[in-house]
Amino acid sequence: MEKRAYKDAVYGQLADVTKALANPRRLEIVDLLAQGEFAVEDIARETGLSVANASQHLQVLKGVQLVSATRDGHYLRYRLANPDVYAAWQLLRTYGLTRQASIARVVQDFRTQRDVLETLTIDELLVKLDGEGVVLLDVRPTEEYRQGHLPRAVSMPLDELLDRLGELPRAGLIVAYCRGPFCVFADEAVQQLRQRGYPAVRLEEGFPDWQHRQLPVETV
Amino acid sequence: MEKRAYKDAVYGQLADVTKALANPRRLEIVDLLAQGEFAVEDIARETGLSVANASQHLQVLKGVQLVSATRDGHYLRYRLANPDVYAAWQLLRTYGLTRQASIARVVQDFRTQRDVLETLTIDELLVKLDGEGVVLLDVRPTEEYRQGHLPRAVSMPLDELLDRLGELPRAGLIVAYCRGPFCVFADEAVQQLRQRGYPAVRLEEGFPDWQHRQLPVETV
DNA sequence: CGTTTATTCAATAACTTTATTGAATAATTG
DNA sequence: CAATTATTCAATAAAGTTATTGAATAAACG
Repeated sequence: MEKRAYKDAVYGQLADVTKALANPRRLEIVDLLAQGEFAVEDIARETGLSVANASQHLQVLKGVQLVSATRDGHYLRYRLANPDVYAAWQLLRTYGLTRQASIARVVQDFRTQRDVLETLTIDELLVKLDGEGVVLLDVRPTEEYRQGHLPRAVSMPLDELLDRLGELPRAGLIVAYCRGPFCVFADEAVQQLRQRGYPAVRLEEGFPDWQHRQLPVETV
Repeated sequence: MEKRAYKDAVYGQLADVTKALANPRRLEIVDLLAQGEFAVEDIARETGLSVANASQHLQVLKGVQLVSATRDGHYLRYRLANPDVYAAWQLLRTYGLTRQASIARVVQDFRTQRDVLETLTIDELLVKLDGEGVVLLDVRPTEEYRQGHLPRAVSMPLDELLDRLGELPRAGLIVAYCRGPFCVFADEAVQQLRQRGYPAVRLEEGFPDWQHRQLPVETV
């Protein structure tokens, strides 16, 4: 094989993998699949895509082994093919937030509108968890909490929050977390809690970041 | 800002960064720029692109801050914008080689044709360097050796190799390295040396991987 | 200060990617 | 085994990407 043909083959195939990731919808799907397993119709609903379109995107990701699927009754459950895929997404995400001012600004603006001024990183949370008076709030959908959550976290999906305020302390600190830095569940939870005088902040990262760091995980 | 618009903005901008990388030529350029700084015409020559086309690709990479450039006399010297860019390329490369059987096969076939059967990783090289009788051969162009190379490595660009065989030992081990796993300089050097009875193997990784691991680097 | 020269721009045609339909498929379950 | 149902396929139009040309630009240097 000639040198040029060799390089074309190698860089071409690597570009194929990269191309599978180079689409806003597919990045959103990867970010979602970091939470666990989802059927095509769940993915379609969560991302606002049609089922056929979501399926098409999943085929592209599957074609380069970024996701895999197994059948479960009537459903095909899709998941990230391996932890490297999450590492790649995390690297891209960090790159965007630290090196692309425009992305950091969009996130900042969104949170400022909701008075989410302060956030906690996982490292900062770990220090606070040593003390008392921290309540961890998992505001993702129940099914995602069920597939895995932070130790001692209380499951309180966003649509239940206002009905269950009684369970929350008015002193101390409430730390809400969700899927990751671009997930809005925690932002909205913090907004609603702070408006009602509860001491709430959001965790900057999400459950998959906790898991990826090999920190202890509870399943129901 | 509405939730959907927010997500579209965030994932869209991250996809823009990914799209800049999602092209065989631009990946090849990133792989090349990992060696150091290059003018547009050098990049065009090394990749077989026209100067205008290389410039266009560089604009795309520059547009998302993956590369940067400064003027040096008549030339604009391009380089990777920061070490994260190399980390991303390295992750993609490793993913391709370990998870995409087709890429590993292309590399394997190319090397088998050249009787490059055995390779050494950096970790394996570090062990061998403790002992005696290992000659390190940098077979990249002189200018890249000049910008940085492994300690005690001898510069012997491929086109000088056959004229300078006298400088090499017939016993012990010759370890040839170049730009990285997809660079063919070391494969060709090993082929030529072994055909003439010299005990040569190639280093699996390249100079940028050594550098990225914070191992000591010499500059002339 | 005009000439040289590396780089970029602009226009274009070929090709690829995308979302949208509505129909087809294939596995499950009663 | 037939009905159900989640998923995929196929066709299509719109939008985006790419390499090629040849001209334009802008910085450097004598």
